[in-house]
Amino acid sequence: MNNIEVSMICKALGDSNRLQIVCMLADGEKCACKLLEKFEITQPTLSHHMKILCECGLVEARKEGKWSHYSINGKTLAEFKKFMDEMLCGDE
Amino acid sequence: MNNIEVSMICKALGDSNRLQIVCMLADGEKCACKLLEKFEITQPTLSHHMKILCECGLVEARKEGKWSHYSINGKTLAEFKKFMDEMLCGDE
DNA sequence: TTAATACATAGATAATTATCTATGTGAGGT
DNA sequence: ACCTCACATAGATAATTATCTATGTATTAA
Repeated sequence: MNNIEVSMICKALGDSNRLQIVCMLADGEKCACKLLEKFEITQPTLSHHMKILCECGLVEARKEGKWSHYSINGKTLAEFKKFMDEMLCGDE
Repeated sequence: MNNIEVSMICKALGDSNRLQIVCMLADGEKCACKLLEKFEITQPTLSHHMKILCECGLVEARKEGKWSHYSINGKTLAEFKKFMDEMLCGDE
């Protein structure tokens, strides 16, 4: 994972709504409508946030009938954490 | 460290120039003029980026004569990594 | 087939941000 | 005192982004 990919993930997490969404997904897969209940934003705005989270690779979407289920992409997450750890463990 | 503080740090790292700067600082304290050499940006732009990195708490500034030396704030970094780990270790 | 539900997309807009040029500030050197 | 160097601040601008309303698209139910 390179600098650009990592900064895209950071940018995605740099919105407190999206960070909160990722917190919720870390607990397990969630349906978009479930996520929407927890925020004071409109459905298109949530859809926009989910797109950004998916485009940076951190979140995956799964369609099932009318519903969209979102979950953390473990592979991307692992690479992201690895990058952060390798970059940031040399100080103190 | 709360959601807002974490998202501020992520936002700061969500610019690839700033992420690169933090990578460089992870290796040890650097002078602003040393950082500037590595980027194709003007001095005021670097100054702007450093301000954002300082304001989110991730970076500290130390003045010494004419020079400004920047370094990673280990305490903030540790809290940030702790938040990330606690949030994101429950999956996969 | 008609209607309703769940979600995405399009387009507009206001706010934020990244970058620049110009200028200010403070420390050292001559 | 003057100049230079290292950096910050001010102000402008173009690009990006967060959010909305309106509308489109599947899918399911009646």
